[in-house]
Amino acid sequence: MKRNSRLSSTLHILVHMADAPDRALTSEELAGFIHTNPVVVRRTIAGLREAGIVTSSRGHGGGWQLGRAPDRISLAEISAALGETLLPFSTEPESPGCLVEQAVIAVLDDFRLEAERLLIERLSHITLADLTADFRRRYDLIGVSSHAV
Amino acid sequence: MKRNSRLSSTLHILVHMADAPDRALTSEELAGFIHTNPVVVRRTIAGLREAGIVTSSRGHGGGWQLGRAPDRISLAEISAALGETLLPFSTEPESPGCLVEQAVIAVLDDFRLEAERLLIERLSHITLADLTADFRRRYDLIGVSSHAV
DNA sequence: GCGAATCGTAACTAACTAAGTTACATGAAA
DNA sequence: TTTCATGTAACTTAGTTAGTTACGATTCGC
Repeated sequence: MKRNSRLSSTLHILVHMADAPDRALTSEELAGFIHTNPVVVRRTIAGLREAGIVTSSRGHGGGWQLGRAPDRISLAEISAALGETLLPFSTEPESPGCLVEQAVIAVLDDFRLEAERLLIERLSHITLADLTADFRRRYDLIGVSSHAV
Repeated sequence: MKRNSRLSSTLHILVHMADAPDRALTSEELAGFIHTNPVVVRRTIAGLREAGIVTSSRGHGGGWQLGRAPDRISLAEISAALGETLLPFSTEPESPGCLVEQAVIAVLDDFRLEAERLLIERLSHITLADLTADFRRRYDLIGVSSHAV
């Protein structure tokens, strides 16, 4: 798994889970989809379990499943559950007392607040169901074109 | 300079430059403002010079000055000149041929395109002059309150 | 109950990124 | 010509995150 691809990798995993709703997928299987290690998968999606997006079960036949229907899981929730900010630029004071820095931070924090609101708003309108629908469309297209050849 | 604070540090530097329009500030001085090394400063704002946001002169009495009036320098330009994306999540394919991944990437890239457009639009309405105005307001407030004590 | 399968998690290692540093060539001014 | 400054390459250091190993806890099938 490359750097900064946790959101993309997690969505990849979740769509595979949505595509096999009748059984639990193991960390091993999920890791295969994104070419990484089962432990990395467990670590990455641990936060999704706490958010109710997925459930996990131990022991023989255990693994991971979606916690609710794909059309009730938004990318905004997934992103939040991953615990990463969309806008990672820092506004930590490094020169406390410098009025120039205070002005800069004030403006940047305002911008960040407004920007995050906008981004989350947009992500909340995209659901896992939209992703699976897009996947199935591609799948059907390939199927048709294979038949045509 | 902390990690992920290049935008904030650069703005800090630029406001100081706007506040001393009559003379060139050396990398050494600028480095002092953000508690780092002169070479780091030169490296960081090299891109701003190419964008015409600042000018640099060598030799005795040399240093850095704004390339044009603060009210004609927007945060959007500065951010772009720094060469960092505001939304650093990756959408590089890691499993070419996987239709699930293709669907995920397509949706994320759409989102990124729209999001970046929005962010840049907003940043283009904030200028260096706004930052210096905010700074001066704070400066005057402190002055008043010092007098009051 | 026993053994196999699976998650949960801690601890460690490896790889990567970005800042910090040193060094020196280039250029401009006194 | 000396001094002060940028430009830039090369290297070092620090911090972050993925990857790995190990092992305990839990669950199912037999």
